[in-house]
Order: sequence, then C-alpha cells, then structure tokens
Amino acid sequence: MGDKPTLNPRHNKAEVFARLRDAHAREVTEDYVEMIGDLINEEGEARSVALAERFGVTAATVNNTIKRLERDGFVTSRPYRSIFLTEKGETLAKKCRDRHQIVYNFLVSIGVDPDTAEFDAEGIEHHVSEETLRVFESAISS
Amino acid sequence: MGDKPTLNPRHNKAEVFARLRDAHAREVTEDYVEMIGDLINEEGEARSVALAERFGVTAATVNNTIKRLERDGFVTSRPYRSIFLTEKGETLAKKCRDRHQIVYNFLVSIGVDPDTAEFDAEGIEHHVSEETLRVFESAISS
DNA sequence: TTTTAAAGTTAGTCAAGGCTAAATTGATTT
DNA sequence: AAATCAATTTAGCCTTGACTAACTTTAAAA
Repeated sequence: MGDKPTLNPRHNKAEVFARLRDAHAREVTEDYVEMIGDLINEEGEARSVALAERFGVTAATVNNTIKRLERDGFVTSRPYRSIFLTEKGETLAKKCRDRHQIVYNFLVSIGVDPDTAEFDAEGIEHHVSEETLRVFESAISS
Repeated sequence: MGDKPTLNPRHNKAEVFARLRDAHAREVTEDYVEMIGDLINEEGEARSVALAERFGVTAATVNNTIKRLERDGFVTSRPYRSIFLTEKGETLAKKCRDRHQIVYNFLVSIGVDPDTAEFDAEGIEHHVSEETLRVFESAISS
C-alpha cells in the first residue's frame, strides 16, 4: 500500500506557512524598490521625503528601511542625498512592476473596479506564485 | 474648474499602503482562529502542540500568540488546557474559512494546480476585498 | 505510587517596522 | 554672510512574531 503517508496531507501546512512568512519578509523590500524605481522614472530622483509621503509613514521609518535595503544590496545612498537602485534593486523593481501590472490587469479583466483592483493588487502581488501569474497572463490575453 | 485636485492621483498611494499595513496586522490572528476552528472540528480540541506543528513554529511562539488573541477577545484558554474560540473568534474563523474556500476554488477554476492554489490562497485571502471576493464567487459559479 | 515523557509556560534575545522628539545638514532668502 | 526652513538623521521607544533554554505541570507507564 505505498509508503506510510505523512498523516493527512491537509494537516501538513507547515511548509505553506513558512513560505508565507518568507513572502512577508520580502514585501516591504519589494514595495520600496518598486516605489524608488517609480520616483526615479517620474521625478528623476528618489528622495526620502517622497517615499515617506507616498507610503504614509514618517521620515524616520523611511530612513530605517533604506538602511536595511542598503545592507541587503538593493540600494545605495549617501547622507542627505537621494537614493539609487543597484543592479539587484533594479532587477527586483522591474520584476515587481511587471507582476503588479499583471495582477492589476487580471483583476480588471474579470470585472473588478479599477480602484479596488489597484488596492487589492498591492496586497495580492506579493503572494502570487509564478504559476498563478502565468494563468493570470493567459486569462488577460483571451 | 472644480476643486484643486490632490496632485496626480497615482501619487496618492498612502491610503492603500496604510490599509495594507492594517491587513498585515490581522493576518496572523486570522490564520490562528481559522486553524483553531479546524482543529476543534477535526480533533475535538485545539492544543498548542498541534498549532505549533501545523504552523511550523515553536510552542513558545504559539503561547505568545494565544496570549495576544486572548487579550483581543478571540479565544479563551486556561494554563495547560486546550484553547477555545469566543463568539467573536468563531465569527472571524467562519468568515476566514469561507473566504479561503472562495479564493481556492476560484484559483482552481481558472486552471491553477490545486497544490499551488492551496499555497497562493493562504497568502491572497488576507488581501482580497469584499468586492473582489464577490467577483471570484460569480466566476466560480459560471 | 513513583517515575518519566510530553505538553505547556516563562524568561530572555533578536529583527522588522512602526512611532516621536531632537539634532544636524543643505539650500534658499534676505 | 547670516538666518531660516526643509530634509535628513539620530536616539529612544513600542509591538509583533520569531527563537532557545530552562522550568513546571499533566498524564501515562512502570
């Protein structure tokens, strides 16, 4: 009768939740590099004050986060100067931008109101696997 | 010419991110009440050790979280005894269970592999608005 | 009934991601 | 050149959610 199964598979959720916690840890990083990329495109540079305004947090919080991003190799910055994406940050930003767009377009394509889609996409994008993303893509172009 | 607009609307994301942070703060609570409900249904009671195993965290972490849930009125517990949902916890658990099922069914219905759907649903469910959830529902039953 | 194993608790640590208040720097005006 | 103002940084605090290690309680076995 095959191997002893690992109990009821429905009970083996630990891995799912571990991956969920990982996704969590990446969310802020992804939102920041995406936003920094947007700012550079739209305004020519990314300043702390603009990030703080767009995320709705204080300048001190932005400062903390930028330090972490710098430590992790996603951005470079010099005191009192604007923030730049590294190669690594650029790559992640592009990936996030594309993914966001796909999720947003998909939601709109199935009939979700654009404003709601914009909000939901912001939360959903960090939790969509590559596979699901491809299903979304197919659905849009059909 | 109408009111002075609040700059470019695309730049006014602060509210989106504030709501996102709120959703974040609710995620663990939702996962726990949902899991506690499942355990009570499946095994007759919810013990710390089972929660720890299913979430893949230590008993100490479960203990912390249960204290918080108790403080917030979602569960009751007595030392060395099993955990119970309050009315409030029960209500939230049901809402989460239903929502999870809709997201899961929707993903499967558009062609996502059930295992992937199970994983993605766990992350997505916390970020789906009521409106999008209703769109998902309609999509399933058609 | 005593021992032992499993379950639960407590204490202490850490990182992330928020905050406020105060200090500093850079840029603009006078 | 000095004063001022906006932007940035620093310091210190908080909660959440994770951990380990050590301890206590409960339940089961001997």
